[in-house]
Amino acid sequence: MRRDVFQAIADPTRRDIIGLIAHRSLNLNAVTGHFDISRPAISKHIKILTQCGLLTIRQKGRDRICEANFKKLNEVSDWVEQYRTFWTNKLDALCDFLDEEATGNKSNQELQK
Amino acid sequence: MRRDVFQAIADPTRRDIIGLIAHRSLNLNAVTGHFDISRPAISKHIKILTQCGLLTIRQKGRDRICEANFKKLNEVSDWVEQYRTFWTNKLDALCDFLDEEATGNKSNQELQK
DNA sequence: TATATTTGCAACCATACGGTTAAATATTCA
DNA sequence: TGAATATTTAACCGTATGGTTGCAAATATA
Repeated sequence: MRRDVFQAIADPTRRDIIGLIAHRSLNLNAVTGHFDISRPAISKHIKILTQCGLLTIRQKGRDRICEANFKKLNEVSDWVEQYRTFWTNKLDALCDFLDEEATGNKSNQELQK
Repeated sequence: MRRDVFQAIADPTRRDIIGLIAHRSLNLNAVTGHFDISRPAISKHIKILTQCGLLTIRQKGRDRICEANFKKLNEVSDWVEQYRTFWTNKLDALCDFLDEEATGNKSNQELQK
C-alpha cells in the first residue's frame, strides 16, 4: 500500500497529532487523551506517521514517546512551493494570457467567480 | 464525505494532473492522454480537484478545459510553513532540549538516525 | 442529417481507510 | 510474585477510494 507524506497528512486527525507533539513529545496514551477515538485508532495513525518518517518513537520503559520529525515536511513544502509564483505574483496575469492563447480565447469573467 | 485540499493532493495521479495543467490548460481528453488509466477515472480525479477548489473548469463547446487554481494551495503551504522553523534553523537544538526536559532525559543519539 | 468526438453517469468491483472491541504482550510497582 | 499500566495485535465492520465497462447526451463535422 502507498505510504508517503502526502497521504499521511491527508487525514485531519494525523495533522492534529503532529501539531500536538510539535512542541512537546508525548507518549501514546497522552496523545489519545486529546482525541475522542480509541487508543488502537491513535496507534494506527501513529504507525502511519512513523512509516512515512514524519514521526519517530523512542521507547522509554513501557511508554513510547512520539516525536515529530519535521524534515520530512520538506517534501510537501517543495511540491507546493514550486507553484507559488502562480498564485502570488504578477505571473498570474501572464498565465491567464497564455491560457487564452492555448485554448483559443474566451471571456475571462467566469474565471473570477 | 470529507473533501479538502490535503486529501485532494494525497493522490499522486492528482498531483500529476495539477503539474500537467499548471502551464497549459487542457481539456479532459488531453489530460487522459498522459495517463494509463481510463477517461472516467481521470474524470473522477478532476471532479475531486474541482470540488476542493484546486481546479476550475471552463466549458468550450464540447470540451471542458481544466485550469489550475493555485491559490488554494495556500492552505497547504500555511500548514507546512508553520513548522518550518522546526526543521531549518537552530531551534532544532532547542526543541531537542525541551523534549529532554519534558520526557525525562535519555541519550539523544537515537534521534539522529 | 448522419457520424464522429468529448464527456458524464451508472453500475460494479477489489482494496484501503478509519474506526471498534477484545485479547495478548511487556514493563513497572507494591 | 501479583496487579496495574501502556501499548500492540487480531478480528471485524461500514464506508471511501480508485479503478473498470457500457451506455447516454451534447456538440462538432462531413
